[in-house]
Amino acid sequence: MAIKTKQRAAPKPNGGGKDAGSGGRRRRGPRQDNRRALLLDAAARQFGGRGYHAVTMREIAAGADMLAGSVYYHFPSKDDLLIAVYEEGVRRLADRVEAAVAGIDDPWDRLAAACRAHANMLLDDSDYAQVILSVHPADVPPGQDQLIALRDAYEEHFRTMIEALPLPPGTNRAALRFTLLGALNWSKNWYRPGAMTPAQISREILEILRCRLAEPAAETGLPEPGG
Amino acid sequence: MAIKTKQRAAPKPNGGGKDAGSGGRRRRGPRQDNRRALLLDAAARQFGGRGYHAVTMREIAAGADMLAGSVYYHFPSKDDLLIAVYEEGVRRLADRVEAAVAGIDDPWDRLAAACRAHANMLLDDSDYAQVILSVHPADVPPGQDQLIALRDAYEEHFRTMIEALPLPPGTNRAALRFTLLGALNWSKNWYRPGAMTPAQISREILEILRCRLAEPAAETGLPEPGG
DNA sequence: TTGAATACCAAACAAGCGTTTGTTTTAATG
DNA sequence: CATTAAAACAAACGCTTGTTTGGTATTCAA
Repeated sequence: MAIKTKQRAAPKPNGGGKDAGSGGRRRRGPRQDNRRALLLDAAARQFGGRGYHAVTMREIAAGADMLAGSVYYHFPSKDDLLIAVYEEGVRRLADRVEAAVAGIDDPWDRLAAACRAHANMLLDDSDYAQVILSVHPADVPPGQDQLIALRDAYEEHFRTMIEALPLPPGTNRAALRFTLLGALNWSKNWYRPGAMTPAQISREILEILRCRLAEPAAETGLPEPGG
Repeated sequence: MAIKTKQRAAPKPNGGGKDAGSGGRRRRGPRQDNRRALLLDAAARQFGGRGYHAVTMREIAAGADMLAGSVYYHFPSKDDLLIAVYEEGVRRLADRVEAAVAGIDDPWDRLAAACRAHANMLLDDSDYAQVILSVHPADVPPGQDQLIALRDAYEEHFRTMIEALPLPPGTNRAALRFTLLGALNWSKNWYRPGAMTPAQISREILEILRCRLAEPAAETGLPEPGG
């Protein structure tokens, strides 16, 4: 860390409308060659792979072919940059999961599709997803509550899906949810690209949990409508 | 970080024997008021709670009522301090788990006892256990392989116990192990002291996994021979 | 009691940190 | 083309970092 002064709230060139508001000052939207997204990607890659405190602003900037100071045109601080990455990560996870379950009615098939999408994002595709898991919310004291709320909002999707499962009365659905998400998220610690695929991992885990709880009806064979 | 010079390999006052070896130099063992253990505890608390990079040598030293420079009498670098904490953490986890399963013969009861001991260490007792989970081995490049080997050695205990379970042929025991440990370890992310106890958490998780796999024989009621 | 090894302090060191500042380049607008 | 805001540079700022150094108590064996 460094200087404690926190005076100007950064340019914030991005902000919905492009009107000038009261005062008549001319405003212009972001340029076409805006590299904010590229910067966010670079930050996601570094944060996700090595954690918040291990990554420097200079490394992030270099990942987007910039200098450290230039980052502050887009984000007022390192904390805010992480929060932005985190928000984007939750958004992408949620979008992919929602897209994966769209059109599926059977509760177990819905959950299976969601788990596969989650595992795919986590293990293969996205640096953003890894940020959600490898960054401790306490790393950013001012934004701690915000990060926790974002993660909870995402997990709420799974709560809903597990709520919809036909289970024997008295089943501890909260424990089931924690077990499922814990097993999925922890797989990042032992996943190796050569061995099981993300789809196989999510299927195995769900298979282990499904057994005693499911109704005798539905079979496992759903037609794999994703990656 | 700072200076890259790595010349003297630190005093290392601790080292088994107290003989002088060849050369005739007089040696003495550690003093009675040696505070190395206290220092290790302080480091464990800080590393476990906030991660490696978020903790400074000055904070660790202050936790043991020392100054930063004094730490270097006991440990040659911050990296080595973490490795020492990690080793101690694995040792404590392994000891507690071995003590918990001692005298239990039934494979499922053994696993249940081990899980309860693991959860107790993780969620309540030990700062050392949290280090194993909250510190990314990649945080310490020179000691990365060592940390991974230590963690693997601990998980080997669970591999053995799961190997001994009477399960239907063809059961994916590796997936079962990963699911179990993942769910247990992830519980640190949602555990709140008011709600479920560590013992309840470990029992619920194991209960969910046990269902389809167990032989019809043994019941859940084991006499709770631990904490 | 002496003397050497242990254990720590106090103060500094250079490097790296997040951030700020003033200026320059670039793209879009009229 | 002239103007203006957007976007980035270049260079520093003050502070913190892990680590080093020389000195000083404290302990323990002889």
